[in-house]
Amino acid sequence: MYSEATRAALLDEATTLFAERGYNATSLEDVAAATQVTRGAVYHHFAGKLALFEAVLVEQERAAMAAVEKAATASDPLDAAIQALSAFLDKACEPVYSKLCWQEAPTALGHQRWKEIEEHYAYGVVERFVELLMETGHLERKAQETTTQFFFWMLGGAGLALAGAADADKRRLRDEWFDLMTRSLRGMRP
Amino acid sequence: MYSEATRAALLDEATTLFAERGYNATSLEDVAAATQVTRGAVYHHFAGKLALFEAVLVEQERAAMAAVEKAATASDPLDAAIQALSAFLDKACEPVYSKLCWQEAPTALGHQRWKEIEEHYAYGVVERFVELLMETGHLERKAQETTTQFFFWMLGGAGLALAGAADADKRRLRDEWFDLMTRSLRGMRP
DNA sequence: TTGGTCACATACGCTGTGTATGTGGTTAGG
DNA sequence: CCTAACCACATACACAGCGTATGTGACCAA
Repeated sequence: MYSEATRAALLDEATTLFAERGYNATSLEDVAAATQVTRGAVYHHFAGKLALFEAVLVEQERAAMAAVEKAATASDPLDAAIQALSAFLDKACEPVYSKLCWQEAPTALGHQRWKEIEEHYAYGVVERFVELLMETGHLERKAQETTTQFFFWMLGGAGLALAGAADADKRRLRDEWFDLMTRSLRGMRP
Repeated sequence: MYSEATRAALLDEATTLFAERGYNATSLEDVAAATQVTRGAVYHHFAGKLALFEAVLVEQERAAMAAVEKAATASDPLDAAIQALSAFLDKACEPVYSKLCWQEAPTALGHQRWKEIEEHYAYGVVERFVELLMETGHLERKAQETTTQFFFWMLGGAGLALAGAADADKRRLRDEWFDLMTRSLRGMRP
């Protein structure tokens, strides 16, 4: 069964190329060549360039959110949220993840489709935490949707900032973002 | 002197089309046809598709930031910042501005070039306000760069949220974002 | 009146996507 | 064990859209 291996190899090479050169600057020919197959193989496994990118993206999101959920072990919702935040910032320090999910994804898919996918992953996770924090009185119970968008978007800003930063700065920037977000959270207590 | 008029008409039609259909879905043929000229005219006035979009974008940014600066009349830095914020949110309620500057621009130009342009406009304005607020003790004086990015990004989130919202919800969402941002600012006092 | 320039139009080549069809190897059925 | 079907991929072609090179009429300028 060569099929699965080829598909996995295509996904892998596509992940690297999309992250390195960006979506537009990467042709399916490039991906095929890197995998040592032809474009025919790509179209056999994926409906098109967009579908290939979506597959790459979904895998990144899935892995990242799994890491986040795994980290949030505390029983206190606020502690759990902070653990999750911390885990996310760690993830965001990996340039491939940040670049693909926060830079390339909106570019490639258009904002509409991008947000649809996010609903199932990052955005959905933020949504659950915000809800929990409101229920337990750590956040004022109002404008829930907007509050979720607010924090979701902050995470994206942090992700992008970390994605673009030099390795030497990452630790410091990570901590600065962490501090800003927790402070901002504090400003929103009832 | 037809030249200036043609250029202005091209810019105008391009603004509409890029905002309505997005950058990728708008061909230069579309823009030329809408202006009732040929693609030749487009290439006479602009170096290419990207240059045309940049011209459209810069005009939007210029107008928006002019409106923001004009609104910030208070002598107290915090009051002025809040006036500026309020003016920005008003601007963001205009779908053409929000869509072009916050959705299409990163898509079209790539993140790198987009941020370069923003430095001169929105980001630059936020930077000055943050600096002022830190100098006058309204914001804790640390992580200035990250704090700027934080607020800049927050404004982007608000812009996008408002860009995508139904007209009926805009007023409410505008106020919710305003509230969240001022609260978040409060959490960052020394 | 003629040479030059400006403001476009026309024509062509190239890249990249998607699709339709071809092909070798493997497997299932008689 | 032979053949027919199918799977996994390759090849070939059509077409859109960008950019560029060249053509053209109008309008001066000497």
